[in-house]
Amino acid sequence: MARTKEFDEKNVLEKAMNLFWTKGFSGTSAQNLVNGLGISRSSLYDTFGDKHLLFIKSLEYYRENMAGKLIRMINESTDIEDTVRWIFQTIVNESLSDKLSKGCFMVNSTVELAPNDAQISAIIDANTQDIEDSFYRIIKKGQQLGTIPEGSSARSLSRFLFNTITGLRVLAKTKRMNREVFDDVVSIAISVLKK
Amino acid sequence: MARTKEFDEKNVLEKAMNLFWTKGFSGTSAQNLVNGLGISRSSLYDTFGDKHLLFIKSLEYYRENMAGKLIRMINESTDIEDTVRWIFQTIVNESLSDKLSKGCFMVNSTVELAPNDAQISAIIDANTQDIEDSFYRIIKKGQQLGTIPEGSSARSLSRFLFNTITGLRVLAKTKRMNREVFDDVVSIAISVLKK
DNA sequence: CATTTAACGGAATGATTGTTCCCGAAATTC
DNA sequence: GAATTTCGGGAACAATCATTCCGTTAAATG
Repeated sequence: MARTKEFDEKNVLEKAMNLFWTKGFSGTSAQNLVNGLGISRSSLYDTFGDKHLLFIKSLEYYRENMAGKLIRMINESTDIEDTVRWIFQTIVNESLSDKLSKGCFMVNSTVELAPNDAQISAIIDANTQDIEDSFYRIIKKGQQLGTIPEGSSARSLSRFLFNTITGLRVLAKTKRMNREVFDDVVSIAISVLKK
Repeated sequence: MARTKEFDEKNVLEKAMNLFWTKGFSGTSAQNLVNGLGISRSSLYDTFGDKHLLFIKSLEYYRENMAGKLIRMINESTDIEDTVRWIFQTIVNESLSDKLSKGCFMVNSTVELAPNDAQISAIIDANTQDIEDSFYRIIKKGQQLGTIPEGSSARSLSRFLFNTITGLRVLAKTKRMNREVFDDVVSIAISVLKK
C-alpha cells in the first residue's frame, strides 16, 4: 500500500485561503503558495489541481466558514435589531483589528474577478443570496411581530443591509477606517429598521 | 529642432485609464498597454515613466473627471434630496449600461491596492474626503433650511451616503445587478434624508 | 523484511512579466 | 535641403509566471 498524506488538507486549504484573501488571485503567485502552504510544488498540484481550482476551493472554504457563521447568527436571532447591530459590530471589530486590512474575501473576489469568471461569480452570487435570504426571513418575522416597520419591504431592507455591509468591507481597506466612521454608517443603517 | 509628439498624451492617458479600470493593475500587462494605447513600448516608458506611475496618473485622471463631475453636481445643488436621488440614478444607469462591469476605478483600486500602496491610498482617501465634504456641505445647508432632519449629524449622513455608493459600485460587478435591486437599496438610503 | 504505491523535493519547462536599449525614421529649424 | 533632435518599432533583457516531470524517499500491507 501507499503512504498516507503527510499534511492536513483542510489546514493547508485554510492557509491558501488566507493568502488569496490577503493578496488576491493575481497577487498570489505559485511560489507564494509553495512558500506559504508548507508543501511542495508537486503536492500542491497533485492535491488541488491548479491555481485557479485552489482559489475556488479557498473561496468555497471561506463561504462555508464565514457566511455559515453569519447565517447561523441570523437564523438563531430573537431580536432583529439586536442581531443586526451585533453583526455590524462584529464586522467593525474584525476590520479594526485586522492589521493586514484583508477586508472580505467575497468582496475582494467580486471586484477582482466576478465580471470575467463565471465560476467565481456563481459562488459569490450564491453566497450573497444566502445572506440576503437570511436577512429577509428575520425581517419578515419582525414585521409580522410588529417590531420592524412595514414601510419598506423585507426584501428591500435585506438588500439594503447587505449593501451597507459591502460598503463597510471596502472601507476596511482604507486608511480612513476608524471606529468613528464605522459607527456613523452603522447607526444610520440600523435606523431604517426603526419607526 | 526635434520632432513634436505624434500622439495626444491626454487621449493616450484616457485609454490607459480604461484598461486599468477594466482589468486592474495586476491584470493589465505592459503588452496589454502597448496594444491598447496604440503607441510603442519605448514611447510608453519615455512618456509615462513606468507601469506604476502610469497607473497613478490614470487614477488621478479618473479622479479629475469623475469625482470632479460628481462634486460639481453636489455643489450646484439646490434641492438636496433631488440631487442625491439624481446622483444615485446616474450611478445606477451607468452601471446597468456598462457591458464590461467596470464598477468604480476608485473602489476597484481600494480593494486591489490600497492596503499595500501608500501613494494610491492617498489618492483614494483624498477623493473620498472631497466627495464626503461636498455631501456634508449640502446636508448641513439642508438641515439649516429645515428640509433635512437633524436627528443624525451632517457628517454621519455624508459618510453613510458615501458608503451606500461604495456598496452599489461593488454590486455593479455582479450578475445580481439589475434595476430592481439597485432601486431597493437607493430608495431606502434616500429615506434617511427624510423626516 | 520485501513489495508496492504515492508523496516528496527540486530541477526544468516554455510563456509571459516589466523594462531597457538601439537604430532607423520623421519632423522642425536653420 | 542639411543638420539636429526626438520619436517609435522591435529586439533583447533578466526575472518571474504557472505548470510538468522525474528520481528519491517514505510509509503501509503482505
